[in-house]
Amino acid sequence: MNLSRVLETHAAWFDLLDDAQQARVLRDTTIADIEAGTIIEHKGAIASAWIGVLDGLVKVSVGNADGKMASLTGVPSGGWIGEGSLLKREARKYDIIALRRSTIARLRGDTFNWLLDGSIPFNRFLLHQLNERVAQFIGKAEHDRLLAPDARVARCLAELFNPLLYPGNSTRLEITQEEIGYLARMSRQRTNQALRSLEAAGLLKVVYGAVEVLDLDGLKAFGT
DNA sequence: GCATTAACCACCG
DNA sequence: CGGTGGTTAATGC
Repeated sequence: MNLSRVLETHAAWFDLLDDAQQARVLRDTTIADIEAGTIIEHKGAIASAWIGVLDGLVKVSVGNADGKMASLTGVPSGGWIGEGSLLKREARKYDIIALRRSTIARLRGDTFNWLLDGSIPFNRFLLHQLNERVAQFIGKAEHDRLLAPDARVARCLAELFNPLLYPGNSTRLEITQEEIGYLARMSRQRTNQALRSLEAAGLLKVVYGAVEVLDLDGLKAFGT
């Protein structure tokens, strides 16, 4: 498959660029298929690329010395992440890890910065994305404190279907219940219980190794 | 009561 | 077979 077409369909910002900019992006973007569990970016490494999830699912997480791990957010296909460390030219603060077999694009960091210098639409896109992320994290902090476990799972799943951050996704998401548990900060057993309750409410369907969302608005509003 | 960890075991691909 | 998920028992808040 050709790169230009892939970016047109999996990078909402690509269409905003002029011909010369698109040409340079095509030249400076690499694509790789990676296995589940691959660490795409290591905490502590100097950021040198903007990361696009063309297919699959990735998580942003940190671990501590005791082996405890906190998953901070999931990023499904259509998502572009890692601009924070790129903008500040600093070391990555989190690990980026593939939750399943994924196709990952890397746009060279200097090209990313060149787009920032030369394209107002690109800046607008980033501003918009950052704004949406802030809203998502504020919401996460809120429901993390206020909502019951079933509703926390509902919101976490709804986040992964955010049409502004991850446009053009289907209703099916391949993710294990254990990983949903990490994202919602609860045990696998409790996550399983929550999923069954959401299924009983007709909001989603639980299938082996995946969930299928039936009612996204219902998920967002669950428990309120 | 409710959630968590740990352990088993069955099922799926 | 390895990964996933249902279940249960022990323990903690």
